[in-house]
Amino acid sequence: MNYWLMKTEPSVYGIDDLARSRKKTDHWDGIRNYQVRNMLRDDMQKGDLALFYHSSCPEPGIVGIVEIVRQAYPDHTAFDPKSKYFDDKSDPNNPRWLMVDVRLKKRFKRIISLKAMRSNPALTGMRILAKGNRLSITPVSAQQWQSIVDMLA
DNA sequence: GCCAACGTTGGC
DNA sequence: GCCAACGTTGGC
Repeated sequence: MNYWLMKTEPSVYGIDDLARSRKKTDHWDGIRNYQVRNMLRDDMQKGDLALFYHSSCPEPGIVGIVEIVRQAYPDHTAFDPKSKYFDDKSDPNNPRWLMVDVRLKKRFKRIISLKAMRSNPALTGMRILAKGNRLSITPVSAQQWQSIVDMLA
């Protein structure tokens, strides 16, 4: 059982969208980075938990918790020429890109802002806080996870 | 809108 | 395989 942090732009797809979807479950498409794909494929398991992070918005930060409810499977948007995630080099017989399904578990009453995270010494070393980090999904240690949960209190 | 940082591409 | 050029990300 692993912990993760998953980034998304709320103007594209935010926690409100997930909350509105059927059974509060949706697929996480559009991953087009090999490092992230490999983590998804090799390390992410059904039952894992992830922090839901809003980026590129007025107040970046963690807004909730999701559970991985389906392991990695082909990202169909790569095969759709009308999708902005279309990739003509992804062969349906040997898909290049993968996605998982997530279910909303908890929606925080207030955001744990990026600012608050930076000012918490227990979170030093979190990948999301590292300079130049560009991965949309990053691993979170059990200790970091607990520190985040503690910040809710 | 700026810009630092990093990934990807493609010529050689 | 190197590396310059380009594209993207994301906080500010």
